[in-house]
Amino acid sequence: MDQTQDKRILILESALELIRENGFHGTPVSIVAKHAGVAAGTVYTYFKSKDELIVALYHYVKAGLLSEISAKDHASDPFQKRFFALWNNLIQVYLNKPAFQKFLEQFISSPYNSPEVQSGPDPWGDWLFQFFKDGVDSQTLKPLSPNILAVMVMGSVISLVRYRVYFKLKKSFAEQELQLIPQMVWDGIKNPQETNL
Amino acid sequence: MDQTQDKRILILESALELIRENGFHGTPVSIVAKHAGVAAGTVYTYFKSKDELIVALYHYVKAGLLSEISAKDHASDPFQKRFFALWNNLIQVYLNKPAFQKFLEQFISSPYNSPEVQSGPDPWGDWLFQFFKDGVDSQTLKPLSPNILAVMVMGSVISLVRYRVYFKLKKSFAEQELQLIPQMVWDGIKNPQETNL
DNA sequence: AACTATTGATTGAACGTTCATTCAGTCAAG
DNA sequence: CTTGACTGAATGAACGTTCAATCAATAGTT
Repeated sequence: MDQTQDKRILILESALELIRENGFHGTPVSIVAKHAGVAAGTVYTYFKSKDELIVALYHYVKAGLLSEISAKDHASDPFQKRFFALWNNLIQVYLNKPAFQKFLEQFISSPYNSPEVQSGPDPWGDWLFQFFKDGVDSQTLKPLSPNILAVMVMGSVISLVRYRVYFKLKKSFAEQELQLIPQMVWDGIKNPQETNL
Repeated sequence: MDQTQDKRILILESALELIRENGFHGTPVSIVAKHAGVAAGTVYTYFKSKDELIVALYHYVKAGLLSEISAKDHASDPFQKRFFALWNNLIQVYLNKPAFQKFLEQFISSPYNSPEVQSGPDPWGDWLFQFFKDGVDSQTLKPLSPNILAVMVMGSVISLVRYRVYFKLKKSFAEQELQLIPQMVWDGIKNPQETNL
């Protein structure tokens, strides 16, 4: 709404950027504040503590992910098309906003990801569940729990992105070969009944 | 060798355990020392700094992973058998030693994982590469870069373990359904020429 | 219009704590 | 006696958080 909300977002974005580069430990509140153009004390008008800022950031990032991805999904398309679109959109989002991916990775495996956080609402997880449920219900995917399918697919996406982001330096392979990965994943999860469509 | 080496290992194991629970930020050197039964200063006889201790721990964990996994692999078995054995062994190791997985996740996405660390030697990565190269060479797997296949497979393993470790609380599915995941992965990477063996 | 009062956000210096690291002194083995 | 590991109190820097003081905007009064 007003500038008050702007400032909150400004602080979140600054924290996101700085944590991506320097980790939780390496980003003091004072620097986040300076980067956002406010005084250190101001951060505490919007967040009760550094911990709470970081948890808020987690929800902020997940909400961003959901809005970016769901906006580009067309539920009326055939599921196979939706799947490849989802894959490409995920790769795009993660590569365009490396901070999203780096922050999420850091957060998920950190002590900030407490049981309370984990058991809170998770619109992004719910959306993913529904997505794969659509695939199962339409008999395009193997008749498995949508959770399992989501695990499979997200695991491959994250792992691929991680590989490109962290290990780019070392081993490299042709960009075009990367295009084959979603096809492999698809081969793994598609319903064999429907193979010769 | 002597007690000197024992003490080094003791410090590494203590750090591993504590970092798993409390993260890098939450594990002061003094506590690591106490947990290992030595004085704070002693840590600095074995490691130049906390940073160096953490990097050493990274190599220690990867070496442990390599030795556990490679010992249980039989290069003379048919590749499909080797694949499912690898899968199960990875799951077992990660579930038996959650500290391995949690530490690796934290480390990889942290600023400790500097370019220097990334460009150093990586026996575990090399072993994985060779493993999948065997599959490609024997025409059991699709004719792709072993790196890509490794990414696919490790991504699914890590994602599955992460799911079980972090999200156990929330959504759960039948244990037996989990057994279907390696089959899906296998369906994705196997060479279709060989389908009807 | 001019002026004052009130409210609530904002500032940043100061506080107290925590922590990595050091080092002078102790100890044990050869 | 010598050597080198070991100890743990001491050091100093860094950081999260607080709060008295300032500022800006709006409302109220004449």
